[in-house]
Amino acid sequence: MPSPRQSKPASVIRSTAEFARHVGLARTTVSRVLNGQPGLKPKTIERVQRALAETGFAPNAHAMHLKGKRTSMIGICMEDLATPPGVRKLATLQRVLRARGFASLIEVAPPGTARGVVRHFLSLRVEAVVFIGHFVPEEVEARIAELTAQGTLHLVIDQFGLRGANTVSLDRAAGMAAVMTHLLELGHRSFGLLGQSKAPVSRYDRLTGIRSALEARGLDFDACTVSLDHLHERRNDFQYGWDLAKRFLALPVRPTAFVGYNDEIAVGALRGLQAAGLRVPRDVSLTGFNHQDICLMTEPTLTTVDQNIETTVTTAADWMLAQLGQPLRAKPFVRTIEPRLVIGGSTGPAKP
Amino acid sequence: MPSPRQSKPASVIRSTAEFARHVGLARTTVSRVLNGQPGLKPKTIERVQRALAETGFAPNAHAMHLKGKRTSMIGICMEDLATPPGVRKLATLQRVLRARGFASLIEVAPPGTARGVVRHFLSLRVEAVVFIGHFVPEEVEARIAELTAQGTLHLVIDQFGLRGANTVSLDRAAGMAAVMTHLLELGHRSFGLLGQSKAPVSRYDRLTGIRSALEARGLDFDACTVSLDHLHERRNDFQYGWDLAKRFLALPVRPTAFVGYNDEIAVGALRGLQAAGLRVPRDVSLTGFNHQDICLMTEPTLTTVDQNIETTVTTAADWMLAQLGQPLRAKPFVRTIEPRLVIGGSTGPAKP
DNA sequence: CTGAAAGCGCTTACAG
DNA sequence: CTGAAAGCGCTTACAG
Repeated sequence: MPSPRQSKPASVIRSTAEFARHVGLARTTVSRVLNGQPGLKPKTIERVQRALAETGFAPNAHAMHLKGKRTSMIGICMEDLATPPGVRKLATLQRVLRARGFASLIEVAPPGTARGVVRHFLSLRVEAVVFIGHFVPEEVEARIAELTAQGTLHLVIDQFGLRGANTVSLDRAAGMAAVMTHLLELGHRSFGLLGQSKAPVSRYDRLTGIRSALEARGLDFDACTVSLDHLHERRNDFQYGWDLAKRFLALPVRPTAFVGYNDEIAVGALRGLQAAGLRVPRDVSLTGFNHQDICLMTEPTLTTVDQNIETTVTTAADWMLAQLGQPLRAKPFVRTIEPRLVIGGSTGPAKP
Repeated sequence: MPSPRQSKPASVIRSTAEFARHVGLARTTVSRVLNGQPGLKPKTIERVQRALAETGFAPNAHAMHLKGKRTSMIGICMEDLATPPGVRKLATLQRVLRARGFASLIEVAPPGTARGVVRHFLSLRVEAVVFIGHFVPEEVEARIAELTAQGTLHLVIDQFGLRGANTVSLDRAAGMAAVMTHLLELGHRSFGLLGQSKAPVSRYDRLTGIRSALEARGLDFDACTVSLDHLHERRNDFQYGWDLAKRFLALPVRPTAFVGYNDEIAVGALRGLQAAGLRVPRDVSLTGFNHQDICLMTEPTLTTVDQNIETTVTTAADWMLAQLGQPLRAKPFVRTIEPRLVIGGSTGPAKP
């Protein structure tokens, strides 16, 4: 008759000391096996491995790190988890890091909270901190200064123009220039800009690309474009696009093409235009930006710009992981990624 | 003339010992301030706080945890980061945990990798592990057994029916029953099921709800429903919905209502139906599930079911955080969340 | 292979 | 308030 005691689960092992006692080996030996050091009998290794599997013992990572072992953790500071392109970047980065043996510590930092997030990352001795999204510039710049002062590597994905920041960012100007060139080739000469009104802060901004594409053809920006952004507060992008489209329909002279800041605005505008009886692209053309899934769900499908997220993230990860263990560079690393125009059904020849 | 040395950044402080030396206090005193212990002069506290801000010193969390301080980390194991409802759950959970002082360690676990993920969480001594999404049942059950054996709390969000699992899950049966009742009240008696063919594994599955709503009216499930799921391999849900819709149009007798497994399938079907010249809801009605943003972007908007994600996640977080520090319960905690029918423009009276 | 020992950066009594 | 000391769970020489 088996003793009832034996059927109880083995009491949880919490340290290599207990574990070594359990296997009947010295702590030192166990540690060697765990760290894959040479000069051990195959039998010993197997014995430890089996006991490891049986007991489920997981050595305390905190103690390992205390003894100088790298944490293999990367802090990822997200603007939010609400925008699909941002989430896709996160998902891709997490996957790449995991494949290289790094864990992702993910925090979302609403304005004003980045300081606490970064402090937490620092206290956990992450090997680098990645920022994904668009933050208050002064706030990230201050965080980057702190990280650098502490000797911790950082990288910013997709916010261009931060002082002292290592940056991998989409060349949005090139994306918009491609959109504009496409529309210009279709004969369009008057453009309704949807949600593009913010002054460009860098040469990689959307507006810079719109301007340069027009100027390359000798066209005047102010004469060719109309923006009604000021008439509506920017809310949910979809509704915003819808409202803007309606406003444009009330104008005496209507642009032949509408250039959306992103896909949501474009889809909203599409719905607004169609609800008013306009046919896209026969009556007007329309473009988005980001190449999200929703671009395929509309009728017609949306002409848009793909961010090449895979390239962005692998470029970022490759550089970052190569930097680990090396001293911080004085000169920021800055790389821009080329976008790709995706032509859908929403753009066609300008109506004469 | 200031010495050039002075303008250099202060060398990085890496321990409370160095920091205490820097401030001119004992290590013990610094530790007391850092931990907010009583019996300290206000002046001392201020002195430490200021030096903390100036130097940017962040005490080593690993050492703190080694000394028994809780890690305040929760491991979150995601099925993927590709489905919007899953990401929304993650975002909500992360926000709630953060507000309560917990950090989120997020990992994505494709099939076959959950073991490594959980081991990593265990080695970092997380206080609990949350699974979000749908996993291979045997795999999660094994992980849950391991966690329980190690005395670590777990919680599964949205996968019902796992043995021994603490679970907070949407009552999808109730959601589908609400959809069906809505359609039945509109006079529909024949239903095309889109992507619903998997046998129900629990009484909270969609199919269970469809069946029960029909039976409550004395209608026979097999006589009232048609499924063509077997004709297409399930790929991208959008295209799948489109393909299924096309297949239904080839039938001699067409259902008057289509019930989608999720919003993507429904939107795809909507586009497929409309492309074939059908009007929704005049000719046919159509419903989705999940109440994602895309439901508002179609014409007409989609009737769908809201998951009440906020309720799900706060229920989960509240229970979980209340359990911390208490011994693991033998009896699993199981809670279902009631969904909410959202009536859009895609459902209307059955065509006689 | 074993065992005793030192030390990583903290916290926490304990005696001044 | 200070200072010396022990100990958390590891790793790593070092001497057997």
